[in-house]
Amino acid sequence: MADTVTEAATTTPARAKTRIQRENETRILRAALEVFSEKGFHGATLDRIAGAADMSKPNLLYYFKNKEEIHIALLTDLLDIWLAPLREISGDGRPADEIGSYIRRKLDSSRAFPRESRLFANEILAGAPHIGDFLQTELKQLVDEKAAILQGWIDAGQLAPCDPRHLLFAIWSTTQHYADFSVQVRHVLGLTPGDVSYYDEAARMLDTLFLGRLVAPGTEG
Amino acid sequence: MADTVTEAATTTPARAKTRIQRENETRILRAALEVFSEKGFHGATLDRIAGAADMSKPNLLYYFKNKEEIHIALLTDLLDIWLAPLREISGDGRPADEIGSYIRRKLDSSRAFPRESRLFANEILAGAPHIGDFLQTELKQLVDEKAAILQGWIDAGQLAPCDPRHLLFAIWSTTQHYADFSVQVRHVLGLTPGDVSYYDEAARMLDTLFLGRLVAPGTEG
DNA sequence: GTCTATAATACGATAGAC
DNA sequence: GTCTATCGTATTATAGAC
Repeated sequence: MADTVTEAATTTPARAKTRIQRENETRILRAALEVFSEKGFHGATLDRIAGAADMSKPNLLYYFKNKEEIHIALLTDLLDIWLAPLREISGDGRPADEIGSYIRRKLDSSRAFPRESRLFANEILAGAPHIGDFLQTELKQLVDEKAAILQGWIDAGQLAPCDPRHLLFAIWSTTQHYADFSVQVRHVLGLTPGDVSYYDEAARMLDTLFLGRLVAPGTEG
Repeated sequence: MADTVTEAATTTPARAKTRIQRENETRILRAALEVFSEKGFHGATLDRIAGAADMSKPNLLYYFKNKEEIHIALLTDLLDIWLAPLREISGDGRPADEIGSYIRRKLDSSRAFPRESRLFANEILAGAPHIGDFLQTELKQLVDEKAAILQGWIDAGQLAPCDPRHLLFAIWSTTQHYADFSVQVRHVLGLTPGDVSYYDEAARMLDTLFLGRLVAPGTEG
């Protein structure tokens, strides 16, 4: 609550980091991501993070001044991962190609970075105390920009009339669901804990939904 | 972790409750829902819940023996709300009607019970420690049952070929997104904190996506 | 940079008067 | 049933030796 990611980024001292510093910070962040994404900010303890990083708690606090700073560092890294797929949408391509590849990128991102996705979900659910500014400025701006591209396709009759920002919401929610709600997905499908074999079928589903047509014509009533 | 909602339900003593008992339990549960859904299980404190219930902490613990019991009570109530829209899907109706009204019910549920939705999301994100059994048994069974109905429509050529369970995932994620990620939705749309005026546009988007066709024919590449 | 020891506090839960 | 007082513990963070 005290800091936001954008403020924190400018607080970093300008001193160059040694190899061992970078290695230890990486170890800490990797461990912290594991714990935060599984337990949430308040459910995570420094003890557990230190244990996962194979490091003493005071030593961990030598690298990050407190728990919140670790959390903010993770969120900062996260935002790039989160934005990357969206940035790539281009107005030069055809709607089906651009939307299809965006969905693929987002789904790949869920598969590759499920912990990051859950960390993000936890942060939003908590009211976005650290990334509220980011959402209102950087993300909003990028969404407006990409929504304009989608709107262009709508105006050209290539896309069904809709609020393009809500189309983005639909893509975000369906793709992130497979990372954030993976436990539910697995339980419902009857899969074992580590199994992520559902992603192929997920990709087919989303292709049908966003690029094809779900309900056959003539049966809509 | 210690108990699950199904076990807890059978632990309740058979003594009849007085009016003041029911009132106080209701006050506590209402306050706890507010706090748990906003802060998560570990972020919520008994102090805060007691404060929100306008009650002393020991008095609160007179009605619920510990923090976890309050949480489990909330989850138990929640599951009925969560399942109700799904139960109503009938094989007698037409695909577009049944799917369309299911989406409407789920979206209405997000609008009417955003705190319950966030409580559920928090629980799943945390690995479903209390409702894992429910997901694997009761929910899975209901999903299998409704998926069979959808599969029937697919076999009849009324619905595009897909794994019907993933179709349900898509409906869950898109509709729940408007409750669970409401902060992000509002920030991106430039709305003020309490504003939920986006639900009408959301309904139109989901109708287009699930019942219509997003990408115009002839432009898919 | 890393450790042991410990301070400081927040929090869940209980004791016991009324 | 409700309260004040408080216990016990978990947890964040620091002090200070090495």
